[in-house]
Amino acid sequence: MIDVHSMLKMCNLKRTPFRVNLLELFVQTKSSIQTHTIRETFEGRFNKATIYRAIEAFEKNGLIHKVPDINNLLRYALCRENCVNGSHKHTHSHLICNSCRETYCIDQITTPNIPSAIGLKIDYVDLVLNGECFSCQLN
Amino acid sequence: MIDVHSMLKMCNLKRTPFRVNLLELFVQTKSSIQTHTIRETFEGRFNKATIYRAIEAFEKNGLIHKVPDINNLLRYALCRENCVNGSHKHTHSHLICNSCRETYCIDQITTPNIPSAIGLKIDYVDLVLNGECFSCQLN
DNA sequence: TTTAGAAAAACAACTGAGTTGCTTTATTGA
DNA sequence: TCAATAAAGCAACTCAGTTGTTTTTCTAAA
Repeated sequence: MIDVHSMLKMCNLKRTPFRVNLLELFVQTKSSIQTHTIRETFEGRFNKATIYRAIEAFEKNGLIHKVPDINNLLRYALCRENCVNGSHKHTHSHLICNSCRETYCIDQITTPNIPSAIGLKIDYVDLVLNGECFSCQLN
Repeated sequence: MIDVHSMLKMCNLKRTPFRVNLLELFVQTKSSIQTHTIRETFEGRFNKATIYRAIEAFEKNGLIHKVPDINNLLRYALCRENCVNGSHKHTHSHLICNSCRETYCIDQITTPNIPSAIGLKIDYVDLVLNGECFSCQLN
C-alpha cells in the first residue's frame, strides 16, 4: 500500500496536516464516506471551505471519486487498484443498501463498456445496485 | 394503463389540478425526473412547498420512488407494473446530461445481469451514464 | 345542492449543504 | 533562507429543500 505522503506528492498536492489526515481517513475507510461524516470529523479544527476544496482537489487528481447516495448528499470513496488511472474511469459498481443506507463499492461487478458507436460523450458510468448489503443480510 | 384519476383515488389523494398534472408528467416520462425539472415545469404556477409536498405524498403512497443521482439532487421515477414494493426494475439505461440537466433513455444499452453467485440480494439496478446529450454536443 | 371537515395550496421564514472571493498563512523547492 | 504558490481562514452568498401557519379547494355525506 502506497503511503499518503507519496500519494499527495504524486498529485503535486502539498503535505499539510489536514490533507494528510483527510487522505488517511479515505485510506482507512473500506466503503464510501458522506461529506457529512468528513465534516463531523474535521469541522471545528478546519474551515468547511477548506474541507470542500480539499475534497475537490482529491477528486480532480483521481485520488477519490464520487459515489451515488440515496439521501442526495455528496459521498466519496478512495480510488483503489481497480480504478483505471489516467482516464479516471471506475469499472466497479456501487451497492446502496436499503437497510442501513450505506453505499459500498462492489468490485466483482464491472460496469459495461459503452460502445463509442452510439456517439455519446460519457464522462463516467455508474452501475447502481439497490439491494441489501452482506452485513444486513445476516441480521 | 390505469388513469391518473384512479391512481390518486386509490391512494386517497385529492384530485387537484396540480397533482393530476404532476402525476401525468411522471406517467409520460419514461425515465426518472430530477426535482429541478419538476420545478422548471410547474414553478411560477405553483408554490415550491406545494411541489415538494406533492412529491412526498406520491412517494409515501408508492406511486413514485427515489432514484439515486450522482449530482446530489432528488430524482424520482414512476412505479410501474414491474415495481415490487416501490422498487423499479429498469431494462434500459439513463443518460444524465451535465449541460442541460435533462435525462434521456438510452435504449441501445441494456443493464447487465448481476450474477447470483455473488450472493447479494439485489432489488433493482440502475445504469446511469453521466455525460453530454446529442443536442448539447452540437452547441 | 349545500356544507362541514379535511386535504392541499399559498406564503413566508428558515435550515443547512455547498460555493465563491478575497486575505492570510504555510509548504516547498531553489 | 526566501520567494513563489498552494492551501487555510474568513465571511458572505446561493439555492435546494423544509416547516409553520393561514387560506383555499375538494369531497363525501346529508
